[in-house]
Amino acid sequence: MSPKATSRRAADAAVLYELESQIGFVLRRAHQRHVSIFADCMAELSLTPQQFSALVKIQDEVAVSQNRLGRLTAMDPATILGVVQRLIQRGLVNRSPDPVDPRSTRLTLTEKGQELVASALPMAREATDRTLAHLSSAERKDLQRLLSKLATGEDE
Amino acid sequence: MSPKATSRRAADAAVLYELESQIGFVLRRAHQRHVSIFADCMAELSLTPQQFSALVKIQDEVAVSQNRLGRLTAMDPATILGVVQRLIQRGLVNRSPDPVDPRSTRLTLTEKGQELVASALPMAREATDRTLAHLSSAERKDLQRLLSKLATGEDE
DNA sequence: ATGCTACTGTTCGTATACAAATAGTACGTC
DNA sequence: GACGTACTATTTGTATACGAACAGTAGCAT
Repeated sequence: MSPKATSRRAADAAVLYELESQIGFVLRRAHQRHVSIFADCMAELSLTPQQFSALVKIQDEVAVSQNRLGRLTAMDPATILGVVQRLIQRGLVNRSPDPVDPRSTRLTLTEKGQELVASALPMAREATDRTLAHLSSAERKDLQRLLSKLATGEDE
Repeated sequence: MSPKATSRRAADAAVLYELESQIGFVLRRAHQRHVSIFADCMAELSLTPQQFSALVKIQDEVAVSQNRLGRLTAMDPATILGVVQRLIQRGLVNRSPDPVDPRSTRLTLTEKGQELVASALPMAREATDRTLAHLSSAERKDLQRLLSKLATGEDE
């Protein structure tokens, strides 16, 4: 049986469209695999990539509003809301009213949150390493650059 | 203010961890942007990338079981279930019992489904094009190759 | 025939992701 | 000082994504 026979069939009439080579499909699968690896590396602490991102950014900023945290971590207001709620519920994040703007909330890390971020950092690095395991140093730089261009929609 | 002053702050004690340069973060943002573009291109037909993928694969295979469709489109059984249910509800997909294996279901495209795939194809191509707009032909090939390696976790 | 293993689809619970709409408040202009 | 615009967080609804557990059945070994 020729490869042609297996790859065509009923699609003969239609224009050829190979799902596996579409950028969206490969992007989704690559992301899925990374999330799976991340969950594996972070199993002990049970943090999702989004939760970890939020914790890291709160640490960087010391104190942030919820919406700003969402912008820093690429999550819309409705999404970051849920993420933050779960972090507060686990006692990792503290929420207090903003002293100047009553609309805004002030998010900070609890002591437990700071400790957890510290112990999570090496695990996050391991997730990155395992995701990129089969890529050379040059390939990693290329991928980083190309994905950044894709993500921003700009030229660099 | 030096760039150092803005990039450190309270993270002084901790090891430096730049979220924006982590592969998982960039991967997520790139995927988000593509999904957004796809939704934009497909607004008229209101198909998600996953729904479109499923339709294309059913067309390729003429008839598939639900779980196999999930494997072809990189969705686990619980996820593909919901996707297929919505496609059936919209009258795009037909479900019939498998003649040989009573556990299995036979999914096929309805006439409406076939027509919709045909008109959706150019829109999906446009989504791909717009996502990759800022990349040269060589860069697109590189990205495709690198993402494929990431997705499979293998060397090519 | 019996039994073991693997696979079918399904359900439940949790966690993103985002559009759309909401109430409340800041901030600028006039 | 009123006012429109923009921003704060929140709610609702829909759609993935997936671990875990489930009943039912196929297929194979004995």
